[in-house]
Amino acid sequence: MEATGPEAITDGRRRKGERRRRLLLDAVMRVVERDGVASVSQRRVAAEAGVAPSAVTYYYAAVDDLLVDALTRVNDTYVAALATLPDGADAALRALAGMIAAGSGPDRAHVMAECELFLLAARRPALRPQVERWNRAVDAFLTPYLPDPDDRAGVCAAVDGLFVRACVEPELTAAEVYRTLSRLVSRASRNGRG
Amino acid sequence: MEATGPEAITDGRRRKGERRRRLLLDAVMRVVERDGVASVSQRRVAAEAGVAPSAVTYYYAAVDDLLVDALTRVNDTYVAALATLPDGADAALRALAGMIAAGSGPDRAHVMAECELFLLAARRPALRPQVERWNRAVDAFLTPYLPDPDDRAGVCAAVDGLFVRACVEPELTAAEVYRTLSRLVSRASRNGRG
DNA sequence: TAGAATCTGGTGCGAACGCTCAGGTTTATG
DNA sequence: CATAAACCTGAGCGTTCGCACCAGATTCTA
Repeated sequence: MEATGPEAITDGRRRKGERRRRLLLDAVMRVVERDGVASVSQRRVAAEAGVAPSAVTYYYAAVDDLLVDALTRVNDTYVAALATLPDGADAALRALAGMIAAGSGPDRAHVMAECELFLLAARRPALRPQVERWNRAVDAFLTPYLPDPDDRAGVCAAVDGLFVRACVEPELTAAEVYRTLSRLVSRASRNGRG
Repeated sequence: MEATGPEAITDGRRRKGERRRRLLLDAVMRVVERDGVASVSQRRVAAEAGVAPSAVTYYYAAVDDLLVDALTRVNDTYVAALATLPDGADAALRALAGMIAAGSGPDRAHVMAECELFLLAARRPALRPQVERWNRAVDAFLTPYLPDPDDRAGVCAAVDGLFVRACVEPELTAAEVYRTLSRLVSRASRNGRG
């Protein structure tokens, strides 16, 4: 489930299977991006991946498992991206704003996938650890700038809210997101110091 | 679409239709609450409402229209609730926190419906005005306590984020939400004055 | 009371769905 | 080379779906 470590797979059979799995997950993402999680079906994914429908069933017993795996991967990328943001409050916030506002740009569909994942987690316990992982990542990201956990709670919530808003309002720009974020952070921290 | 005013309908035929429509929308909400928006279908709604499937088609040409109408009504209630929150920053925030944390209580499913329908707006332009209406309502609610629009932007985002979080984390309490919110508001406003 | 508008429920078509399964192919291993 | 593991697929079963169609009941208007 988590990002698979670099334990090189020597068995060619398993390696092929792993490649295939990735192929399917990519197809899932394309379907999610184009038509939403609701229209993810084994047949559609199979068609998107150029594979027989039964191949999907072979790797994932149920469509649910497919979704869980796909969204886990999305979360992996976001968590990883959070960890590699530049240092320094301003630069970091600017980069984060860029990530969020991607929901209004070419990667809009991808951000929407992340949002849908979150909501899906409300109904699928299997996804909750992923959400918690995301929350921890955001919290950790903010810690250097906001030492007080209660301050971070508010800003974390705002980050989530901005993600959703970026999906719904395509005209939201990175600059606006940045301004909102920096206000939130600088005020809280300034107050924390004072 | 908007909350229908009190223009008394004299025509008994139309009145009956209106009653019927409400019946269907209530059924939609129950289905959404129980199984999510994804499993809203005319047949299911019809069964839930104890009505022939064709009745759904009669009132709503497509299932989409049904969902749009349902979200609109949910949003109506939330916007109305926002407008009637008690006066005074503390009491108002406490009440708002209660609304949000309902996502962890008995009304969890209902709050989830609101969240899902909001995300739906990202794909369905017909729903965007509703989201904007919600945003305006939250903004207006905060205005007395946060005169600066930029401050409100962050808190608004946090409110949305908290809604989603309440859905995903059932153990979130109203007290926690209140603490987060009041921190956010008081700090921003304190800074605004200084 | 006649006629128009509105409402209702039953039936059915074509499509998509999840999932199963028997059997075929490739790859690693002893 | 034999054996087994992993991979892959086409066919198909049973279900659900949206939507369309329509005959008849109900209700208002004139």
